[in-house]
Amino acid sequence: MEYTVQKLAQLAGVSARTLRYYDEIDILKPARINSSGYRIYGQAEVDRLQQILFYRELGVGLDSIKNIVTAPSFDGAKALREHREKLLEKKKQLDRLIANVDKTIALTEGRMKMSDKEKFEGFKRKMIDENEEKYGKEIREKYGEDTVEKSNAKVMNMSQEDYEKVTSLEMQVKETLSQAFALGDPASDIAQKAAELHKQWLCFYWKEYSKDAHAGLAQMYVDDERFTAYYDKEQPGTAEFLRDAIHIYTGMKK
Amino acid sequence: MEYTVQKLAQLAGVSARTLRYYDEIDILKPARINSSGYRIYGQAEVDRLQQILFYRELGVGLDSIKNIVTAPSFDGAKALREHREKLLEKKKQLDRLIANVDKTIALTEGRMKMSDKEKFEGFKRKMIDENEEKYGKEIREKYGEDTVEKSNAKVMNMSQEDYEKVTSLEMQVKETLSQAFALGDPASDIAQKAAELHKQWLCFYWKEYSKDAHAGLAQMYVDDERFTAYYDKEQPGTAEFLRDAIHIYTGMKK
DNA sequence: TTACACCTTTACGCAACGTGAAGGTCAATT
DNA sequence: AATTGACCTTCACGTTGCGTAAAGGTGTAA
Repeated sequence: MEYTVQKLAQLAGVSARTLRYYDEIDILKPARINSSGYRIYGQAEVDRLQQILFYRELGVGLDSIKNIVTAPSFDGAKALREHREKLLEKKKQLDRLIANVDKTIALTEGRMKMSDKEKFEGFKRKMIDENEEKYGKEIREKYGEDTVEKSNAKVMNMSQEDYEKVTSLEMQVKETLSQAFALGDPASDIAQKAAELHKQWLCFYWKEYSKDAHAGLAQMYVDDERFTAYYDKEQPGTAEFLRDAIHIYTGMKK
Repeated sequence: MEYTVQKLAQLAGVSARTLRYYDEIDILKPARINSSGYRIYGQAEVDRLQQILFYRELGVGLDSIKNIVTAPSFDGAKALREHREKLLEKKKQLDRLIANVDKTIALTEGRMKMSDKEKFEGFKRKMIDENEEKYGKEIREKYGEDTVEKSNAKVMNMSQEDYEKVTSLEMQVKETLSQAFALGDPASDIAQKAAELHKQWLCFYWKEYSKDAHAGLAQMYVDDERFTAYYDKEQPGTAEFLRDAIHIYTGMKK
């Protein structure tokens, strides 16, 4: 049986373009070219195409397929095992992705008005991400794997009321902090109250509170421009002031 | 704080090219361009980039991200839910892929010499695939879902000895068939012996044997050029002859 | 012969950048 | 002042696996 591109394409369920492409990249050459320049495929080509399509369905790249089908001595099994590893890696990544998307969706679902939502989301994300990135390792080492997971889960599971509470707390922190900053003394009662409020606010995000972590976070407010910007928005120097207050509050500095 | 491309790139952990690209596709424009044509980014751009990168990490396409970050009223949650669906679809497909690759690997592992292996693999795959494709639905309807699964599993679990037996049987079928074909009578004893041997051979692939299925497969040998080619390789007409013999053997035709 | 379905090659488009190339700018050093 | 080296700029091609015209030749039935 001999086939033209279209015929073979139909037989195999691929497009004619695909066959021309396979010809182009030397993965499947026609048996011969007739006098008009038409590609003519024979039985051997049909079989080979089947093989190609089989590997293609397994998600193997045409490059690897080329090796498998052109070199008869090529270790196809090994190639497949390597391919399998890649697939597993992809799967793991995909699973993580889905978990994250789920988290984010859970976060945004049935909760708050659009305007606040954006801010809230972004901030919580930032919190978790930053916290993870910067202190994740230490925290994991100190408190174990699942503490961190629980902490993240805690943020993600905040309810509407929690959100309102945390938002209110956030404002209180800012207000108290602003008043304290005006006085200029991070050891003052009002500055310590700001630190205390900050701790309460923080406890909405962290399952386990520790003075070390609190102090570390405070330092981060100064070290990371994005946080600094957030606290310094109204009064430059506020982030540093808050850090000092918290360091005193946590007893890290006197 | 103001940043040039490189600075912002470093801060955010992306390449400068990426930032230029984001500028190009109107996803993140610099706050301003200085007198030398340099891109200058500000705090707002940093925040926006964070958002972009967040969605990017979730695997959202830049196109969708554009909608999310440029239109403030755009329903990001809905976009995420849709995205989630896509991810789940991908995951399902990936899982199927991995399962298939696993099957194929299991098939090739620790079994036989290279040269034969190729043939064997290809043929088994063909068997299963073709059988699935052509008779899968009917068989499933008749014998239920798990019969088919068991059958496939059976092929996949063939041992070395099984392989030798099946290979030997395959040769016996071919030989007997060739002798029978020379006589020309599909009802002859020797032709019926070929059909019987073919049945035995088949039983290595099918968990449940049925005359109907056997007869159906025989017909397929004639209908499908690839199988026809296999049987007709030495003597054209052999496939048809085998079908007739099997139809008589199974009592489908007298 | 004329229509119509096929075939051919050439070449741009897709996603999200990586990677030069060619040339201007800035700050520090000689 | 000139040079160096590290920045910056705008093209523009390469990546994967084809889809999709465009422009033109071929085969065959009416």
